[in-house]
Amino acid sequence: MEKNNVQSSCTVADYKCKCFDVLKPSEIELIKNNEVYVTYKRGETICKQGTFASHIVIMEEGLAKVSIEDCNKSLILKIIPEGNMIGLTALSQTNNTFQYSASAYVDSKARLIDIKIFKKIVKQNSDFSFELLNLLASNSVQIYGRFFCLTNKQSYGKLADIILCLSNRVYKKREFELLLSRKDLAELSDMSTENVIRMLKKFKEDGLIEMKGKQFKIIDYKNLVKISEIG
Amino acid sequence: MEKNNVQSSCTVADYKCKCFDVLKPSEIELIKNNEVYVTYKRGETICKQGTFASHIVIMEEGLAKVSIEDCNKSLILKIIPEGNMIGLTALSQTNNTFQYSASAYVDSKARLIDIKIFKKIVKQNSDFSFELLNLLASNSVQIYGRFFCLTNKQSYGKLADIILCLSNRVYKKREFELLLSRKDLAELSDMSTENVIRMLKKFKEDGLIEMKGKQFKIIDYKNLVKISEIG
DNA sequence: AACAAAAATTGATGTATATCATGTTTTTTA
DNA sequence: TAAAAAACATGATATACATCAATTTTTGTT
Repeated sequence: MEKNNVQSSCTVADYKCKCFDVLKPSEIELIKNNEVYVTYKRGETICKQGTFASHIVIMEEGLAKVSIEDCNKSLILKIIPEGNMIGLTALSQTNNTFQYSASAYVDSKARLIDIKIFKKIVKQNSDFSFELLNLLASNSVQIYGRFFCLTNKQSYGKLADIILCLSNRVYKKREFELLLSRKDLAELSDMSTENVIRMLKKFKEDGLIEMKGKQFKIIDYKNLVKISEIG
Repeated sequence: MEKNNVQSSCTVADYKCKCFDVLKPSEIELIKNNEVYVTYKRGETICKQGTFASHIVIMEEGLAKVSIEDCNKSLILKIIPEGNMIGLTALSQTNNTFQYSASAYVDSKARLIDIKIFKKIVKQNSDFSFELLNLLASNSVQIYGRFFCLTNKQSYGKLADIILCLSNRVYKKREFELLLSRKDLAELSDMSTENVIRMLKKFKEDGLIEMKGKQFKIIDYKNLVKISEIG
């Protein structure tokens, strides 16, 4: 029997949006006149939940995290790599505020497009809105997967997920310099920092990974995948 | 200070989609020729995760639940009341399969529209696709809220959420006949059936609710809301 | 280089909640 | 209407993790 659908708590968007390819020259021009480029330092806020969404954000360089907050608690929804967008949910007429916060994981650069112009083009260009529809659908599915994992898997599996995600999607290598702190990993896998440390130690003892300072290496990829799947 | 954003694990869609209002007569005609109406008994599968998505489902009567599965585990994503759609994520070109399963909570009736026709109209009518974009965005935000609650709140708060949700969104009364079993409630609030029973007992002892058989009554609405908020 | 601040680590303790076991009540079915 | 099955209920037990406290290491700053 074939595997039905393997879920992962990884949410680095993998969908390449082709929406800008379908724009007419006049629309490209219109956007050009209504956009700005901004740089962000690691940790800086890109958008803040609850504030008015005056623009759509497109990550040009770097990496951002998107999270929702309530009182002192927070939850990372997804990680935004280069080429992906933040703030599409604010397109909804009923909600002109950001539904989540975003901040830079590393020094980053973003392109901000005026939301009114963006909306205007969405309304007039059905190819454009179709592409966005696809993007939003693909995003949703990915977050469903993360949702499933964080509520069903236990620490060992959740952390394996994140390690694999970083290796496959972000660094695209089996060996890499891990720029994220233990606290970042904890936030990503929705567990305590202490627990992350204990689990990493266990992974190391079990010969799944190697760590020297910030240098990170996946030794037993297959078993890591297995752990991620079992949970 | 104002409350920023109160999250709820409730996911009965509250967004009324006006997408069918923006169709041209010819498009309405086209859909009419490519749709069927189907009835489902309580518990029956409406769509199955992993199978080819040949249609978009619109709930005409009744109530459905949408969940994702992996091995023996499952997670309810949202509840679909009358007038809402299932299967929009299958619009994505890269994914022609259902990303989740749906089944009827009560005897229900649905309208099935051929996905090719649906897609065709999305591509040609930007008002239509804009409305769908809004719908998908609104759906996402709602699921984010549920995601947040199920990962952050504890049993007491999660169950309060579901009770309030049922009262406000489904039955639209403070007193109602609860058609869902304890097991259903457990699934909805992502906890064990035994725990639901214990928590309901506690709610009753604390004078928050009253229960006689299937008859359910919210006594102390304010405090229930408070519990839901605190977690 | 010296210091402060932050991050990483380790062990001990506490707790929310799942799981198991068993019994009772309600519903369904034959 | 009796029998079977499902739902409901409750107490006992187990456990995965969070939380707390204390120590060491790394990083950043003057």
